[in-house]
Amino acid sequence: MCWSVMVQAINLEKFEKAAFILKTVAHPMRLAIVELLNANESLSVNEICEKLNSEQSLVSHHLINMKLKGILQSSREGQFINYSLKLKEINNLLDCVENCTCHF
Amino acid sequence: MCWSVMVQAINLEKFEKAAFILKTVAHPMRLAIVELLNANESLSVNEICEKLNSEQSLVSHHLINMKLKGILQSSREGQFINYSLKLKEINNLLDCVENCTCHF
DNA sequence: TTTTTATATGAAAATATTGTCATATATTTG
DNA sequence: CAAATATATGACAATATTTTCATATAAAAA
Repeated sequence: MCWSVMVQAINLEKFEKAAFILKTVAHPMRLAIVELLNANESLSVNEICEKLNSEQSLVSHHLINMKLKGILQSSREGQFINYSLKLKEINNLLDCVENCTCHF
Repeated sequence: MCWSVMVQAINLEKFEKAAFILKTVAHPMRLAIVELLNANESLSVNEICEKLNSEQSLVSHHLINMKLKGILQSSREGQFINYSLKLKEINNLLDCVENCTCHF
């Protein structure tokens, strides 16, 4: 390959982390959960289910997903497990998207 | 149903638009394209392919996808088709994510 | 007008995400 | 301890996204 004329290629790896976070959050129910936990400091799984009017199992899957990916954290309080935002910066992101959506 | 004690359910529809945009952008190659078009005003498909070191067909699919969803726009200039950012606000979004990723 | 270059398209395969269901585990209560 | 409540888990089906490949179209050049 002739390196002298090769265009400096952009490294996609650089964008993998960002895409990873965006993907984790790019889902209506997960966005709603983030907003709930932004407004509420911490909520139990059932409280979230009720507020979202959704099945326990599905909500649980989403919560655990976001926890694994570092966006949420949880702590047991007796019978209950309370989830809260770990990556608070995620909120700025939501504000940004809302700025975008208004153009549609 | 007893409305008096019902928890006010959050409407997931509210989050569908935001999720839609986030999903469109939540992919390493598409993020890279957005960054390229932020730095370059407009680029032809081949220029993008070279900079990303990726196949024409794949890049084209992604470009068209983002165009359909209102994030990019394109215009023909003879043989070439130049793509540019339509939804400029998408950049704020990238900045936000970068803020988030540094915690990982 | 044939060839070359640039881009798009569409089908199909590969892969990943989402939702559902049945069930497991842990805690509290009776 | 048995029953009830809260949550997690795992397999599977349903669905969506991503990639590849072959080919089509359009413009420019020979």
